[in-house]
Amino acid sequence: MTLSEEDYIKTIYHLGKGKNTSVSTNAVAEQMKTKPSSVTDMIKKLSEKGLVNYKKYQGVRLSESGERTALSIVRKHRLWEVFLVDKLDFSWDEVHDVAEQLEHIKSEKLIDKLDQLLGFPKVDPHGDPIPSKEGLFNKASKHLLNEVSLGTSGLCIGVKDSSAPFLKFLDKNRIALGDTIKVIDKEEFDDSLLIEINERQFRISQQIASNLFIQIS
Amino acid sequence: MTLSEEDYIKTIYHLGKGKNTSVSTNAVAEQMKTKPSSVTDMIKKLSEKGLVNYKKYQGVRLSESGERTALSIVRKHRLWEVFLVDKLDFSWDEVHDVAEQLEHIKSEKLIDKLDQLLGFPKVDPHGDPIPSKEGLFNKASKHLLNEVSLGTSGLCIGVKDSSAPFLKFLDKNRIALGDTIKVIDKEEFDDSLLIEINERQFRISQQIASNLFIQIS
DNA sequence: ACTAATATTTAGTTTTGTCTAAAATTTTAT
DNA sequence: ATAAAATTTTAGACAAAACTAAATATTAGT
Repeated sequence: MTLSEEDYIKTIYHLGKGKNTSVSTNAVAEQMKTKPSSVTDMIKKLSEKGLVNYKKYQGVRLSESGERTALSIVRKHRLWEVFLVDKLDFSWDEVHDVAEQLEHIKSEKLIDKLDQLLGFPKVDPHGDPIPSKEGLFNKASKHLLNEVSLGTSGLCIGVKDSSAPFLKFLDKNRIALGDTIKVIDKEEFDDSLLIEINERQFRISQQIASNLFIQIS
Repeated sequence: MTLSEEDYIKTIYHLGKGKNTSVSTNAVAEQMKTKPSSVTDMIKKLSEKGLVNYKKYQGVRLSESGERTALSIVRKHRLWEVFLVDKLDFSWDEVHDVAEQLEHIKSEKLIDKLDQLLGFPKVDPHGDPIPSKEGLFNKASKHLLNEVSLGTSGLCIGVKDSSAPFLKFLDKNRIALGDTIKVIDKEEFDDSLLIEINERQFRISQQIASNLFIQIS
């Protein structure tokens, strides 16, 4: 597998994940900041190698073996992210670019030993689950705060909107990464939430809640 | 810098190191398992970028800036080797191929933090010195046992000949990596050495001595 | 159902790094 | 000193992965 092939496989995986439809050429091109014609070329190649299923004008979908490949790349990416944060004191928002490079290193032993060094983590610093060697997830543990049920509590592990105004809001309201957040009440009328953080209870709008990720333990 | 350019720079560095002559096209080609014509092509490119000095038919030599580049790659390679051995329990002879990949990762912060995690090591697992961020070495501390002066003692850190018979010999004579070796006496007649390891003294031939590396502290 | 808009593919180039074969230069041996 | 051998460079071609422009297929709007 070349570097470029791996990047395509990963992109197709992320775009197709969850949904049960195939991924469009244009979507891949946009995501990878390349041209649709380049995508078509590469998809043909991946198709010949049996990594994707492809019919002209119908989009692509990962094959069994493509899926395995994708999961192995995701596993490497996320383990490296944990390494960067836990061992090298990177902050959770600095890790992506470096992990993007490290995920292409080829050595099974390296990944196994890294996994061990890190204590076999189940999620990465953004709360996304780390696939096992065999390609299995602990069921997804990362949720938007507005989507969890009443009474749920979990660790605040990330934001969807990382714009300055939103981060400033969080700061002002003393909501930080790593805090434990509990959903005390939901208001039907405006979908606002009553939450508890560090013994403090207060209300946040649906808009805020829909931009906060929590990891349910 | 592309991956390939980095590989050429590193090869030219290693072939030219020590000697004060320029490196031949053929030598680079052989080392890199490629053809001389490919080497010529790449050298031209590196020359245009100012990384090497090159005159047709006269071989190459790293420029000031090429040397800096090479040292930065060597630094990364050797730091990663220390990481693999110290943190991931690789053995000293398993690290090379993986480090060869890791040395191309681009992130200054990553290398600085890695250096810190490892406690700012001065030598890699083979006893080769690690250049500082500024490209300076602690003067070479790796020597062949037959080349050190009487009374010198140091850590056994590697072998030149790693063939099975030689390793078996070391095993039989209870010489292992990490042992402290002291040169007690030199015999003029056959250049054999009287050495001391763990309170034991015995004599080894010049041939054995010239295949053992020690690191002088 | 038909046309307009959008999405996708094809055909033909480009760039990077490699190769082979042939030409040019340098070195070695007599 | 000169011919033979070895080394190095040039010229031309190729594969991978990208691009542009043109052609083709699909989808959407009326």
